[in-house]
Amino acid sequence: MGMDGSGDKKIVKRRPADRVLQRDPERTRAAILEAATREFSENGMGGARVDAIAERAGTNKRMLYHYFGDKEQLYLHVLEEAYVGIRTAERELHIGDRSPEEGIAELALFTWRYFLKHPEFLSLLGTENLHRARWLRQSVRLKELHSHLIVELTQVLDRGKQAGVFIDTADPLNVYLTIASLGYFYISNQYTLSTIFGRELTEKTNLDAWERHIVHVTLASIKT
Amino acid sequence: MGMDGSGDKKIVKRRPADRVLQRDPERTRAAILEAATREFSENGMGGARVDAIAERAGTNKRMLYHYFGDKEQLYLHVLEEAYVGIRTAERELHIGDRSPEEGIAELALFTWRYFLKHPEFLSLLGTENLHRARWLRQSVRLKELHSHLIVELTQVLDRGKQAGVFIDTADPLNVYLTIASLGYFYISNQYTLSTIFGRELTEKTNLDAWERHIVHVTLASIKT
DNA sequence: TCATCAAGTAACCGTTTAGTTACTGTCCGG
DNA sequence: CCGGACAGTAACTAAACGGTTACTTGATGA
Repeated sequence: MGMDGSGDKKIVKRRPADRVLQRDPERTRAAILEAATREFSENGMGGARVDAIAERAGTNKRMLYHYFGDKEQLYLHVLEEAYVGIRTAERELHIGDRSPEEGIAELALFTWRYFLKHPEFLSLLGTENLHRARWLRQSVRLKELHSHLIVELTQVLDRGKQAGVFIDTADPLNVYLTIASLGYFYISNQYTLSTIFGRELTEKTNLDAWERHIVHVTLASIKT
Repeated sequence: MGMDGSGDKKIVKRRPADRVLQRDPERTRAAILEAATREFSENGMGGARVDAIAERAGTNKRMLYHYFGDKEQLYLHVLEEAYVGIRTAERELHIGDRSPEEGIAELALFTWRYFLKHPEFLSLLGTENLHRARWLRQSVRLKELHSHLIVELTQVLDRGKQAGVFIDTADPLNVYLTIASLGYFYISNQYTLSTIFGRELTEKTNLDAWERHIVHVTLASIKT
């Protein structure tokens, strides 16, 4: 795309820059990444505008292409950063420190509250799944990131099984999918749900009730 | 957008049409709607292309704008039709015909299998929620469509409470949200989930296990 | 049989879009 | 103190986009 290299371009006089030069590569890079996170999560891959990202970041397209290559690579960076965010916070939980039941409850609470606090993460997941994980599959950074969660969850479930409080068929991935399902759907689909059922799902009382519901349902599904 | 009406347009000779004229308004309309459903569910609102819809429908843009006004109205039509589809099928269930427990199990099974058979519906919901129900809120057709579900579900739960098999605090909307959450997340997020956890969620054994899990979890959450 | 009107076609238009180029300002090692 | 590397700017471009116009074709009923 762009020039074909043929001669006689118009030479145009440029006015001196209005804005003060930042000259702070780290800050500019971070600003672009944050602006891109907002733009992609609000508009999806097809709806996001490169110009809008540059403007939101207080810079211009040139810098965006300079630091991230193109729109798709920038999107992948945003997605990777979002996954790193939740998995890093998750690691600090140490769900094996208390009783198995408390550990599972803790993971459920954490996941729900993280989703509630970071709706842009859910939105990015939705966009990525719309495109059948096209970009995530290309990611080289995200192979070892998620195994920690499953390992730790397996340990907690095994301890619960040995103590006789969890059923033997309890599967770690299924437990996590249960927790994530109940949180994801409630938050990401709140707009259509509130519209068609006429109940404001984001009211504090409803949010608190659903939080208790998630913990209750998750434990009920694996308890003996 | 488009012309401003100023004079002297170029008059161009047109070749006779290559394709045989269909001259079947019903068929053309339906073809556009189906093509639009696929295009919007595969690419979202921002990623869908009007040209692509016309081509997929075997017609051209003129007809699309003739029947549906513009891209946004066409999208709303697609969304409304999708909602009518699931709610219509749901009505034929008659979940009150058997025991309360069987009724809830039946609704859970139906919802799961409908989601599995119509991933394009889930995709459209995702797109609509990305835009905070911007178009659904404008819909005049979809006010009374969903109340039937809640009414019937309330009756089944009440019968179960009187029979002493369901807890008194069981809430009809929460029961439906539980069922829908577990089905929606598993299917719509299958691509990222399979990628990061390395388990193929669409394998028959996994699908069957999750189906049983949904029924089990839903009943476990409301049984005394 | 022919006027009329809806169905259908393809070129066209103005705007937007991702991506590029030509150029300027600033810092820092030699 | 100077020259090259890099941060930063804004105008620019080809292509794609949603939407419109000018025109053709076919069916129908007076």
